[in-house]
Amino acid sequence: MSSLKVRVDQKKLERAAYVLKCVAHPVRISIIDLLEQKERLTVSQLQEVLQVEQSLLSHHLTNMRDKGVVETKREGKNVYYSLSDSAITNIISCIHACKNF
Amino acid sequence: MSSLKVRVDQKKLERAAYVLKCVAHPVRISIIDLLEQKERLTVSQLQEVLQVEQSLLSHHLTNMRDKGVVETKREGKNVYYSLSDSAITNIISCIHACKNF
DNA sequence: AACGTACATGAATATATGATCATGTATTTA
DNA sequence: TAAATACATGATCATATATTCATGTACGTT
Repeated sequence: MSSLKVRVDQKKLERAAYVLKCVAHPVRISIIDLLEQKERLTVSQLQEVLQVEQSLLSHHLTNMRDKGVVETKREGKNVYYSLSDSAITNIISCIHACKNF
Repeated sequence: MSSLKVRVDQKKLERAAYVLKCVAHPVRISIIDLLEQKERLTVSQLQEVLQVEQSLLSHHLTNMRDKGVVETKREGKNVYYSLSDSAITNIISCIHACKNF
């Protein structure tokens, strides 16, 4: 038999699945899309555009932060969110490119 | 306020989340990775490499098929699986590229 | 026609995730 | 210092997903 093997090691696989799972949600994709357009945004700004409940948005953001997708910085009353790794945004490009979507 | 908007329409967002959710699993990422290397593979071949229970693999494959990620073709006793959209494979490239993974 | 191989399906269960509500904390402003 | 603004957290509940086990179906072979 040919030497067919999974080219991604187990740890990387799990990490990838973990992060992708976090990307795989309409609201969170939207957040990524917005943060691609504007480097940093406050929760209020995101909320205004996305029109979702404050606590729900906060849960999503905490989730994304825990998984290393976004980073935060408090400035006064506001907390600014930004993408922590630009490669994540490539996934959005994939979404645009993939004709199945 | 600036005209910040989500650039992906709702339908596409949901479709994207739906498909990404399907990608976001170690076994399924592995399947995609294998099908990138070999255009078509039978369930048995996948099973041999992946070392997962037959029915579990079958459930995963059915899942992926339902979501349009893979396609199938029966040939005698065997069912061949292949990727239905090469853009999906870009996601794997992203995984490789993303230093966070 | 009976058997083996290859794969699919359905039920059951455990666990994860998403959404909502109520409440808590940090910071600025009156 | 009391109130307002901006955001986070925890509990709860509904739903989705992952896994296993038992069984079913399709095709080929004897």
